[in-house]
Amino acid sequence: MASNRVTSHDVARLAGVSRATVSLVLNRSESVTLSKETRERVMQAAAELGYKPNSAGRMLVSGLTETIGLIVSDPSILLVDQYIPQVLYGIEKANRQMGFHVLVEGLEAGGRTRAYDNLVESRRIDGLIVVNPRAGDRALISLIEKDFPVVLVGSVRHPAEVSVTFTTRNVIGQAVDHVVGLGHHRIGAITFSPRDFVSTNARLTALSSGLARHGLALDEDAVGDGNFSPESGYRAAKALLTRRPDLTAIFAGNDTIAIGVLNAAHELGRSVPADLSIVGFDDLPFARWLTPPLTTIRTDGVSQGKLAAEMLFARLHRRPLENKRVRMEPELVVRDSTQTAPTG
Amino acid sequence: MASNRVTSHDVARLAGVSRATVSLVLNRSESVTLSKETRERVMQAAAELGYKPNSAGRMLVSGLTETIGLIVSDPSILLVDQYIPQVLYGIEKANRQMGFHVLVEGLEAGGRTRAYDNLVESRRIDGLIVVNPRAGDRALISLIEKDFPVVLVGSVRHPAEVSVTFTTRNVIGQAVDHVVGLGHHRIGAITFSPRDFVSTNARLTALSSGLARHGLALDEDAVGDGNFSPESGYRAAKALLTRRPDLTAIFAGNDTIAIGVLNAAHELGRSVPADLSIVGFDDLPFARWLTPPLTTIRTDGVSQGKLAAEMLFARLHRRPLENKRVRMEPELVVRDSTQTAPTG
DNA sequence: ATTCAAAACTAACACGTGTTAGTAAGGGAT
DNA sequence: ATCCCTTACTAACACGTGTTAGTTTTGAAT
Repeated sequence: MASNRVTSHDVARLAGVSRATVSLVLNRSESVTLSKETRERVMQAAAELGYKPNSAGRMLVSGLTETIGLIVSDPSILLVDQYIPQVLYGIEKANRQMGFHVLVEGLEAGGRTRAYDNLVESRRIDGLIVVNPRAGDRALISLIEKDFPVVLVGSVRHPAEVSVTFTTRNVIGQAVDHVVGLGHHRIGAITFSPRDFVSTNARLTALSSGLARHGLALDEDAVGDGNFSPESGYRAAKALLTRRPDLTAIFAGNDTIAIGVLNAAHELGRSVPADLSIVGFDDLPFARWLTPPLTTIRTDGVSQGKLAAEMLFARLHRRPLENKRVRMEPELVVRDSTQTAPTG
Repeated sequence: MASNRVTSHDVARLAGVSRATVSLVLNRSESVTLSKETRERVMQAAAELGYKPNSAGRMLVSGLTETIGLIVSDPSILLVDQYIPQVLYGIEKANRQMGFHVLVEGLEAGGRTRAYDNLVESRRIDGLIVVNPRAGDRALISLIEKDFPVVLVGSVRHPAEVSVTFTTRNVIGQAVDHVVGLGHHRIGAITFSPRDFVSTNARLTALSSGLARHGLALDEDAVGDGNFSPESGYRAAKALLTRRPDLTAIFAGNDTIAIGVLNAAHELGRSVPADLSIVGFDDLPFARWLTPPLTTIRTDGVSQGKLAAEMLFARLHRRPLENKRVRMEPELVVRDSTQTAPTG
């Protein structure tokens, strides 16, 4: 274990050159001219010894870690919702292709904000991606204002933020057109998170203004609050459908919540989609396999993660960003959970 | 960004002591005696400047990184199955509590095995957790044989491995008793992965011997091969139920596959559980919300991850392991997807 | 033979930390 | 006065790397 630690010194000795030469050869430095045969002798020696530069030594002198931090707010969401893993995959893959490493850290709700300092101040990472940032996160905002390379998957609505989000106005408008076109006019919603989440807020606003275009309103008592898990969606939907039995369609905050809504409807003896139409959000892998297959709005978490990573690389290489706030356009996917409104 | 880099030298100057003293105070070294007031003066200076030791410097001299590597085989499974995120959460949380960091790396199937070397040889990590290791992974086995601190979430069936897995014989036996007790005797299975996965192999073997206890056999043509996604389960189940329409119960390799089986049954006009009983595996969060709620076998991914992390810490601290191969006992959860076998 | 320029390489520093060997001061005992 | 032991601290090394300023060698031109 501690046995095979080969240093550039060993390579130098085997190749019969100085340690400096080894470093120059291996880092392909063009500013200094080296003979072809010396280059080859060094490469050969390095290969023979299986030399891998010690990252700590390298980090110390270069100041670069080739590592990014990935902070996940409320990591327990990982347990119930399948969206974040998609983002994670996109981020990890992009980093792998760039030869970068990913340091994952969970930021428990209400936990210490030292997570940022520990990573940033101790120079463990070159940049940071924050998934699901909370709008009120002071430590994060301070980092953004210091111009540390941060990219958000989500938004804190700060003028200087660099972020990847989804536009919702357009696609939710389309979804509303679709549902209203089926004859529904008493429409409710279940959120997937507290209202102070930027995306939940945006989805509700888009829903409201979409309905307004048809002369309809989103009544406050037609909105129930979910909290990430299927169970929370179930409870909120049961309360909502009891309070407002006249509703014929429900927009779920996301697909995970939609599972709960589906169950609540069944339990109240309302069949989907005959008695109640449901629209999800995200188009997670299971959405098309629900009974009935879910009409939903497809966001592409993998691309979102990949894009966030690429934007971070651009910042790290001091390449200018054409757009500091990229907004992806989701797509309405109509399946069987939405159908003509029941008559009467 | 490069502005606020405070070194121990700065702290020393402000406190009016040498850099060595700063290091001794901050690392609570007991071997050297320091006056109470010097200690306080240094602590105060460090706090005032917001000093955070540079991790690279520390790593270089101590040889320790306070970081573990987390390698996920076939990371694309993250996209379709919700089990790995549970494990990930458990691992990350345990590390956070120990003040450790987690470096996540995906190991694409058939990809270069350099992933291990890059992390291990470059001394970026102190230890490694591998999730879903492939039995034939030479690079991994070589690491285990070198006695590098590795803990597996899964198994490669190597005598020297340290791993956390689940026993299946017992609980699958119970599940078989349950299903056979309901009058089923033509029983099939859909795997969740290729057969050379250790856990898939184990589950099939346990199923076979469970059936044998009741004088039943698991026919080879009663087994279909899934491949992680709901879709693969759907396709395999459709083929299986077409080939063997006499089957009245199916053991799905896991809950994700069970979703596909459920859909295949519906599409073939067989209602669940009246015409076909289904047993899942894992008890993922959505399992109880399927239609019908899924009878399944509860494994606890979070605990599995947590345990793996704790075993790795034990190795890193050279504490002896009471048990190198921990096997957790899953639990049968009976819901509505299993019911009395149809008559005739 | 001498000069000069390019080519090929290396000595030496810097990065920031943890730790060991060693120095200086204080004070009590002989 | 000398010795010695404890207390309080620091000088100096080591970790392994990237890079710059500088040195030696080569080879051709004068």
